[in-house]
Amino acid sequence: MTAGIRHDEMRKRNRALVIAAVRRAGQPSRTEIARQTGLSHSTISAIASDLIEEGIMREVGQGEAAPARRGRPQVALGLDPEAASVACLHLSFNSLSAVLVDYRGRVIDSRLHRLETLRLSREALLAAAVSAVREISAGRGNFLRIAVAVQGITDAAGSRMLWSPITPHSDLDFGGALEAAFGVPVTVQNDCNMIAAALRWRNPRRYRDNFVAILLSHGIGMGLMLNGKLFTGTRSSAGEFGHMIHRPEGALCRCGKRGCIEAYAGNYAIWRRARGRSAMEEPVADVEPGEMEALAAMARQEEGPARQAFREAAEAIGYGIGSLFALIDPAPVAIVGQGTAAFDILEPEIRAALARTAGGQHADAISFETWPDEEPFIQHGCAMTALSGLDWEVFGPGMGGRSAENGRIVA
Amino acid sequence: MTAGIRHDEMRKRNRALVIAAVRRAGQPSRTEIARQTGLSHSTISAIASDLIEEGIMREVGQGEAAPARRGRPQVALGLDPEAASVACLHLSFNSLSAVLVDYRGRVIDSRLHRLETLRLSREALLAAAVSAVREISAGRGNFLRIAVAVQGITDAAGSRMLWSPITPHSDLDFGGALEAAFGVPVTVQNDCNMIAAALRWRNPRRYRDNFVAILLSHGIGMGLMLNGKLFTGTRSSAGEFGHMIHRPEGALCRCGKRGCIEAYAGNYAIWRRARGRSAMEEPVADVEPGEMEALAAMARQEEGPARQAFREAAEAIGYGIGSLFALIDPAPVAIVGQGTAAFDILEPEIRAALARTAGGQHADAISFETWPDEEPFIQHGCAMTALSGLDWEVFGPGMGGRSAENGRIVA
DNA sequence: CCCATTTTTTCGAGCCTCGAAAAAATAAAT
DNA sequence: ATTTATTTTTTCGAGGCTCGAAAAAATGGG
Repeated sequence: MTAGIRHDEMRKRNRALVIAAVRRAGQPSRTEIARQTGLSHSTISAIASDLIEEGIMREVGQGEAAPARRGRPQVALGLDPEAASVACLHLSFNSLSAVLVDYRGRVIDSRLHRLETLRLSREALLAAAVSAVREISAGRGNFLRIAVAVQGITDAAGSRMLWSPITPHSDLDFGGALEAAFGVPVTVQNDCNMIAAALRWRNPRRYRDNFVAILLSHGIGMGLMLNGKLFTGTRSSAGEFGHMIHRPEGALCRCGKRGCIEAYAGNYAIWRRARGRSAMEEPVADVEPGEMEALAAMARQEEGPARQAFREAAEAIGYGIGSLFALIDPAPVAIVGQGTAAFDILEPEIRAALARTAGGQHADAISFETWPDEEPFIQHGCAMTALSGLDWEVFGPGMGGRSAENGRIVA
Repeated sequence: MTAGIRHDEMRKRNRALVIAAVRRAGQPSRTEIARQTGLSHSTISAIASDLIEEGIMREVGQGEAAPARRGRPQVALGLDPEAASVACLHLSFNSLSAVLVDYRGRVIDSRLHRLETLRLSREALLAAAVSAVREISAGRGNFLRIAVAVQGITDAAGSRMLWSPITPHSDLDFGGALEAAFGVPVTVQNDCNMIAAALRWRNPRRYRDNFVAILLSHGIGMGLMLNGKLFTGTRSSAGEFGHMIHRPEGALCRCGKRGCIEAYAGNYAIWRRARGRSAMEEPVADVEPGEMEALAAMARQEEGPARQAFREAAEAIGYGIGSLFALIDPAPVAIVGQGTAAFDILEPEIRAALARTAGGQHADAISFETWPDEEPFIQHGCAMTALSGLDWEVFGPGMGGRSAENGRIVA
């Protein structure tokens, strides 16, 4: 049985709503916020004055380009950048990036660490994460939350990395380690989910309640937005599009199973096929982007194993999207990652395969949007997720009322 | 931007919550309701007295088995069965069932109509639905809502049947036709979603926020509960598990595409394979249950085409569940329908295939529950969905406040 | 017949949102 | 320079809602 709605919860939600509206709009007036949220002017006025008094928000002059209209000019509101900050980590193959973001969502500082993830011990990986956060946050006062994006499967609670291709170790408790070290809440999420979060943030018109973000890279990942919320499974992050079965008993996948989509469409799979290796050959750990470019060039030029490799990759993706649509039917598809560099070769075949599925009935009505670089999306999504969490948990309760002590800012 | 939460909405939700709690519990006391909903005793008392005054609820004596404890005895509350009623239709191959249900959720009357769905014109199908409702509701006062379950794809708005295997016509506006005829809200939904709704209602401990209900019958259907809500896609009901691709370019499916799971696991597919027909042969419209029983018996007895047919069916289902779990990872699986009669043959093969997928990592931890007859589930799910809709839309607003006129019962 | 116990109602306090009206702040008109 | 029109923001009172505490109700046990 769902729990009843209580009175204080209402304020909490509306406060978070106002904060989110301000972060999204940048420097909106109170009137603007009222229109965005559907709340009355009086309510906005009340909440805004609370937030200002608490030091979360402030008035920031006359707004960007005051259009010199008649009437009392709007006064622009902005989040106080120093109200808090959050640290974002992104762990992927041989790389760990750290970013510190202020309360408005602007990057304060960022660092990129190279490390040999495959060789590092379990403890060394956890330690690397801790020290990356320590370094980026050093001497910078109160950061109140950490968000970690990892290439791999996380648990549904958002605290552990259950499995990842970048390390032989499994079940790494990044959440626990970071929380112990810094005493702030930590979330650990799949990197593709962060891409989806970023898409929604950047273009809510197109990417709103239901859509998929597919990452084409060494492996194949997916972030799924359903009913306006990032989908995660019961036990794990799920969304393992790359490990849906394309051909039963088919090519060997990095995950150890056979016939996964990734075993045809991941960079390693394309490389393996184009180089004439056996589909049962153990996948290589990494393929240089330059190498993939070369294969794509070859495929563009003439019929041959390279072209065939891309064709089979596209077929796997197309059928996969078809199956996905049969199940889920989310309208727009965003495709991100290094693999999009060859999207000109892939797209016709993807569409052809899709058209052969029940899920792809209106294959030509489906539009793909592509971006080659996933990094900015992951970082952005991570930051926004962390800040939204802050809005709700820390700044939601406010200072009045019984839950005051939660909301106190240590500054 | 999400809309802000308003004040009247809070009451509306809590009212609906109380009504739902009463319908679920049967005859709870106010104290019981308070515990279930998490609301305070005072709130429950206030809401209950409103509901009683409005004639939606009533006190019904001392509860079922008053345990004769010390203290003031509880007074049991029950929904007034005559507060409203809803009509439920279920349209499937050659059959149309109609049920009238009272506000408590008890069946008042039910009828079963035989009709040749494949031959009926579009207008005749719509007319059949209208007259079935007219007949069952005749002289029975105010029924306030109609819920239709159909075997086939519906639109996301829940008003039209976009496609169905039971008729050559597409895009049938049952919602419009029934609404025009009776002037009450109508919802049209996929029958498998209704199965899922019923499972949640009957056993919320097991079937709560995330699970799948799979229907094995002439075709293969699925109902998906995600985050405690029935999943429907953006444009259609989605959930077409049977039309995920099992083998690209594989067997011919009823939907016209090739290689769908259904083209291996539907009754027609098993029959086709067992009888040694080509996998490209046009599917038959129906297979008698007796015939399927005979094939199952044959398969149990000896190696041969029948056993092979069931083996291939199980493989398709197993790989399909594997792909589904890779994406969605919902823990419990319920399997319903005539196809479960052969589940003893299917299960080992399903598990074996599932174990060969990444999604089925913990294949042996996954438990299946089966029921041969889907009808009661569909009916029950339909009724509960309709009643919940009523609770919210009609009885939610109450009589006080600005939205009073919506809530008036015509009785 | 009184006490212990449990359920239900009542009552006042404290929030919250809202609409209307007032106040504030400016551009345009005179 | 002053007035008027216009737009934004604040103020204020009304009306709701939930909650906790206390009171009232209803019964079994001693």
